[in-house]
Amino acid sequence: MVELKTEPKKLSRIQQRNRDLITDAGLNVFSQYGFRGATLDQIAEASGLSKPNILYYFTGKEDIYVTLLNRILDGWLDPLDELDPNGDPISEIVAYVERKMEMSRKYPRESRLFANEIIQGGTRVLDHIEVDIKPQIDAKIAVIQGWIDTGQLAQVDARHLLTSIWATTQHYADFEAQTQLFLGEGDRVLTEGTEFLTALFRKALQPG
Amino acid sequence: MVELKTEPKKLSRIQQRNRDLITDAGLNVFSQYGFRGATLDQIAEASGLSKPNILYYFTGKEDIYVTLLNRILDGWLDPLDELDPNGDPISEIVAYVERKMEMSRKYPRESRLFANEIIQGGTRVLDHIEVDIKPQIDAKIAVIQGWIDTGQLAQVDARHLLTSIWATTQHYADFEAQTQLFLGEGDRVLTEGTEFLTALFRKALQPG
DNA sequence: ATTATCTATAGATCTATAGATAATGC
DNA sequence: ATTATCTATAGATCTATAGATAATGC
Repeated sequence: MVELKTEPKKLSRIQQRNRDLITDAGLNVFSQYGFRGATLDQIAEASGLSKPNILYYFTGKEDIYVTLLNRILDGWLDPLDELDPNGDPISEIVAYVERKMEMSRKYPRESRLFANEIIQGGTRVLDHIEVDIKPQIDAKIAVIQGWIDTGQLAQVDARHLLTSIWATTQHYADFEAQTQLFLGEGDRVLTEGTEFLTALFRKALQPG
Repeated sequence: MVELKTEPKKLSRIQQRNRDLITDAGLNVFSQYGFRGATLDQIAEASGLSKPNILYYFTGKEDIYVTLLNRILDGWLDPLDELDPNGDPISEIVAYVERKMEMSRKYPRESRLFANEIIQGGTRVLDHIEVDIKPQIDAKIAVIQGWIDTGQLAQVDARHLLTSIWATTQHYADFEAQTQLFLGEGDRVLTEGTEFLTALFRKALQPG
């Protein structure tokens, strides 16, 4: 009975707390300035820990960033996972839009960090996405394509459909500074946006 | 006969050429790294000019950035300006979507620089947008609202409609690294995307 | 004993300027 | 004469490390 995997190190309470302080501060700083524009000074300031102390918990700036990215990518799939191949196609897609909007409401910093990373070329995530995430997305696209082929959804391009759902839902988190100016502030905007988008896709996807 | 405005300085050919080299290099660098993450070294390298020489033409990093931002913001309204209140509502909106997609195809760097700026808070543009751009956009929203009120378009929220058009069309430029992975490469993606989006909005906006 | 934190600082990178030199336009 | 460019460098900021000290868990 050989234990092949390395034991996941148990973290003490103080270790866990400080790592949390650092990643939370990193989330604030990286989501606003991107990897290149963020500094350890800002993260130290935001976390309340000293710079050397931060480097006691993480090997460097990139370590914090990659830790955050991986955590965010894992959460990216969750709303899509729930897409039920046996459900009603239009209801399933509308429910997915609602879950994505809920993500924008709950996790705007995560969405912005990811957006920053992709806009800036995505070199640190594309491999991970291609290997671990794309296959699962492709499987879901096949499900949607099946619905289209059997006439349960309008004849649309399934990949561009998914792209447009990502674009519209994440926009409310990523471009908040802009939506605030044109749409106003607060949760109301997200609620209105959800209503608008669900009606839009519901109508556009009606077959026939 | 007093000349109140300051004469717009005529630039010599070499001045014009070097300013162009610098702003083009700045467009490459700022669109990839954002203001904070970009450096004069990178702009110098990309432009082929020395760092001190760049500071002979611009007062500093921010001067280059703001010059670019203002130029980009001016071009942002052009596609919306052409929206004709007397045209067929659905055709007008579809044609606007097509013009915005054309912008994403022709000017992806400009789109990404702007996206970077907004994601990072937009502090350098929000005032300009609010004062000079929002009024014109509000006027166009009134036009769209008129079409909705007279039953020529489906009962949708005009502001969220415009937001969703921005989100979807700009996404193809801003998130190119991601679309490349899921949709493939090249102009074909933009052509398919335009077909998808025009069909989507055409159907969703059909009244009744 | 081990874990956590601090002071001090090395070495690299960044924005910007000073001041000298070269190129260009009358 | 004026415009354009270069060398050299100041002064700030950045990532990261070394080595000492303080706090904590058995």
